[in-house]
Amino acid sequence: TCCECLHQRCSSLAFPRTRAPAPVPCAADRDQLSDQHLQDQLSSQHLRAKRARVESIIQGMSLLPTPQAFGTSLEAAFGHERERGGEMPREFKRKPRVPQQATGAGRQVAPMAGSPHAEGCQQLKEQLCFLEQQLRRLQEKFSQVCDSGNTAQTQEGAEKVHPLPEKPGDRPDKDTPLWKSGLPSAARVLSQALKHELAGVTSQVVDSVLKTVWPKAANQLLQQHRSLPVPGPDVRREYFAAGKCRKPLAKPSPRNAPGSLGSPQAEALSGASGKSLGSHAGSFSSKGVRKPSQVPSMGYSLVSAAPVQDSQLLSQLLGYGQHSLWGSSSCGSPSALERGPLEPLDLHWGTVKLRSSVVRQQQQHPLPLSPADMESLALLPAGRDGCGELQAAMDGVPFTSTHMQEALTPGHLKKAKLMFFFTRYPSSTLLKTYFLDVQFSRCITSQLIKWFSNFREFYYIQVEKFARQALLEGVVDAGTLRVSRDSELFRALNMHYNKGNDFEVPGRFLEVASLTLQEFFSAIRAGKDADPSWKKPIYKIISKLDSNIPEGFKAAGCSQELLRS
DNA sequence: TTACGTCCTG
DNA sequence: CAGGACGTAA
Repeated sequence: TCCECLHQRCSSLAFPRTRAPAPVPCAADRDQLSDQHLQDQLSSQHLRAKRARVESIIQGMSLLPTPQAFGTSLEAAFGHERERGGEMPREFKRKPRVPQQATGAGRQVAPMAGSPHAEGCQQLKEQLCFLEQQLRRLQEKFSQVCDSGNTAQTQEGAEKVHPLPEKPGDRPDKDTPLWKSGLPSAARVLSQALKHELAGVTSQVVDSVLKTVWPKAANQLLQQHRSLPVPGPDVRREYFAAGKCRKPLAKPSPRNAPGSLGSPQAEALSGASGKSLGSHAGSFSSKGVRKPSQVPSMGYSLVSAAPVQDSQLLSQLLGYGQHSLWGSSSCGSPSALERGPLEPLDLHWGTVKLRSSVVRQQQQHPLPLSPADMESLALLPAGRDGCGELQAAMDGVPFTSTHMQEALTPGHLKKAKLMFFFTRYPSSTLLKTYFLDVQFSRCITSQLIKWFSNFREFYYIQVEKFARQALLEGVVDAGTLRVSRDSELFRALNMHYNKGNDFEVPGRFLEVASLTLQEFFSAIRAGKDADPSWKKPIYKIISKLDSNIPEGFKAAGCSQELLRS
């Protein structure tokens, strides 16, 4: 469960072949590295087994890439591997990868914007795209292997009773000996070729990255990383030049510009505290309960470039992922329910970032986003912090988009509005903890505060309006004034803060609104509105009714996801 | 001063 | 929703 352990596991598994002893570590990193080495030793056996499975999974995937055949090929791959006794060919063990990889500082090579040569960048970009695809497949497979691995772990004690990890029913190919016997030899040939291909591409890309970026940026970044979490001026310039510095609420622009890589700040943060902001498991993939007539006004995609085939492959994996993620209210893919017990840990780091694209592809199960859902999000393990390498790679490609924002986006606005259902008077510190993907500045802070001020203004105006209306309608008992989900006041408020109705307004908000309405009603009836500051006492009351905001709102990417729903 | 909030306006 | 004026508390 500890991040370090996960880190080790991830880094080892993510690059089963390309990983090698860190070459010529700088003095500062030596301790770290030896630690890692030690841990590697300790878990080498387990890792080897997993590594072997990853290998074979890749083979199986390449052999039978269609989703239908995927499951069987996976099983076949496992079976195959067992037949081979887990002995892995060594000839693909590659030499030094990016040195920082082992230190968890792999992100430092991410800002390829540091390369001044556009041509090289373009080339690099393409290569990275390809590598990214490979990585994604690896991630998918890894989360699966992780799953089975953990299952195996938890059953270690019971393994004497069940010596065979696989359940009999899970092997559709069990009764097809012909096919099965024919596979290994063919598979071996194919696997050799595929491994060679993959390894070659990987190393090629790594080499390019190193060649292009390393000499200039890497050294510099390395120093900065050790001294100050402040990006150098040139890096900063590139960073901004990549189009990340746009006017708040300006016309939304695709935020996946090739240059918009992991922000230096995020790097520093994740590097220093081990807390990756970019990998929280929050995914607001809900399509909501929007009425058919309502059409999303801003359909621009953040992940539209996601390859279809990946999504197809992923859909199988994500089926139960969704189910687990969204708890009772979810409706993951039907086949998912029989997948058996699943440890939540296994799902997320690899799939979360891709889930949105899959959900977009599928979009057959609208998921109303209720507060309970948000709470269930909160129960998810925090970001897959440790997986520095993959995360860095993922952050470096156009498909992923979880970076620090230096401007508030429409997505943030929407999120803020939903947060208003829980808190009317958020402090700046609270806001900072709930907009983790925002780089707070004085300007940003005051803008957020201004937003909530505007929200309050609208809220109080509406309530006052309805209070006066109730008074005119002859309501006598303030206690009878209640805001229900079908009252006009609620409709007005919901329209304002929850346009599209894709969030289930918490009941607590109804109580607060009811109380506000009653207070206004009583005050007006008592003629207090003659006093210029008659609302102040009411404000004071309401300001004490803030409730806790579900942790799910902290999830990175939630702002972006919200925008889409 | 700074930070935060309200009120008013467009 | 943003900008600005203004009040108030640290």
